[in-house]
Amino acid sequence: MPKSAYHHGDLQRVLIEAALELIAERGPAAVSLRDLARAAGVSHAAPAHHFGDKAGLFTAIAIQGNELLAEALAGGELRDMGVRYVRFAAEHPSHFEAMFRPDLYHRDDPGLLAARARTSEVLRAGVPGGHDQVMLAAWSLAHGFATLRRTGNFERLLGGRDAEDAFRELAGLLRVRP
Amino acid sequence: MPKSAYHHGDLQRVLIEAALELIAERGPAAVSLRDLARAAGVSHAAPAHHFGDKAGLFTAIAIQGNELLAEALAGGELRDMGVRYVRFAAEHPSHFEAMFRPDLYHRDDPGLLAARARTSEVLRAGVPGGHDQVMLAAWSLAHGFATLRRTGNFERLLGGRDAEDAFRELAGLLRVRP
DNA sequence: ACGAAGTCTTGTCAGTGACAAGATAGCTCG
DNA sequence: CGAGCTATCTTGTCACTGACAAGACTTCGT
Repeated sequence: MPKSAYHHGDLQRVLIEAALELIAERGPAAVSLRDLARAAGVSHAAPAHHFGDKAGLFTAIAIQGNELLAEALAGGELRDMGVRYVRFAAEHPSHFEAMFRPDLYHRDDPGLLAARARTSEVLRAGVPGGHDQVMLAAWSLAHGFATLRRTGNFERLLGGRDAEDAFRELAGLLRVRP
Repeated sequence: MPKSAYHHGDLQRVLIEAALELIAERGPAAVSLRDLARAAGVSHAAPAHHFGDKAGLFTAIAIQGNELLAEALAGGELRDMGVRYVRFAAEHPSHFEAMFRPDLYHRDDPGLLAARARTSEVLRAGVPGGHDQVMLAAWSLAHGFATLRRTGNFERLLGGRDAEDAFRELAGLLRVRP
C-alpha cells in the first residue's frame, strides 16, 4: 500500500466504487468526475488519466458488469438463469444501469465488445437447443421484468410480493420448446 | 401567429421537438437547454420559464410519451398490443427513452403519475381476465424486447429479420391463459 | 386605458469535462 | 547504482452548462 499522495495505487478501483455508489443513489446523470476525484482525495484531473474521459468510466463499469453477469448466469437451467438475471439487476443496479446505456459509454470499445460476446454465449448456453427465438423470448422477459421493476413500474403490480418469486412463476408461462 | 421576438407563442412545442431530435440522435445526456434555446432562436434562459428546470423538460416529454403510448395501444388483443408496444419504441425512441429514465424527470409530478396510470389501464384492458401475472409477463416481454433492441443487443440475433415479425412469433411462446 | 400576469432577455455564478504542461514516483537496464 | 523512461498525479485554464435574479416587453381582462 503506497502511502504517498502520488501513485495512489488503487485509484481506478476506488473511483469505480465511488461511481457505483453515486449511480445507485442518484443515477448516472448525477455522476461527475470531479466528485469522484474528491471522494478519492485526488486532484480533479486524476480520473481522466485512468479512463480517458467520462464515457471511459462508464465503459469500464459496463465491462465489469458484463463480466459479473456472465459469471452469475453460468450454469443451471433456463428459468433459474432468468431468476439470477433479475437478481443481478437488483444487486448490481449501477452495473446493470451502465450496461444498457449506449449513449454513456464507448460503443466500439474492444474490451466491452468481448465482454458482451461472452455474456451472450453464457445466455445462449442456457437455452435448450440454442434456438434463437427462445433466447430472444427468455432474454426479453427477464430483461423487461428487471428493467420495469427498476424503473418503478411494478410497485403496484407486485404489491409486497418477492420479485424473484413472482418472476419464477411468471417465467413458467413461457413455452421453451416450440 | 405572433411575429415579434417576444411571445414566440409556440416555444414549448418547438423546444420539445428539438429535444426529441437531439435525444434520438445523441441520447438524453447530450441535450442541453441552451442548445434547445439556440435551435429555437430564443435566449438561453427562455426554456427554464416553460419547464422550470431540465428535469421539467424530460417530465413533459415523459408525459407526452405516456399519452401517445396509451393512444397507440388502446384496443385489440394482447399479442397485437405487444407488437404496437415494440413499434412505439421504434417510432418514438426519444419519448420511450425519457419515459423509462426516472433519474431524468420529476418522479412525483402529478401530470406524469396520471398519464402513467392511464397507460397502465390501457395495458390491463388488453389482458384476458386482467390477471396480474399475465400482465406482468406480457409487459415484461414487450418491454424487454423493445429495450434490448434499442440498446443494440439484438443486431446479431435478429439478423436482417423484421423486428415486429420476430416479436409476433416470439410472443406466441407466451401462455396467456394459465 | 391601465394594471396584472405571462413571456422572454440580460447578466451572473458555481460547477463541469476536457485539455495542456509540469511535477513526482517507481521501474528498467546500463 | 544511477540515469533515463514511463506511469501516475497535479495545477492551471477554457468553453460550456444549469440555475437564478432582475428587468423588459407583450398580451389580455376589465
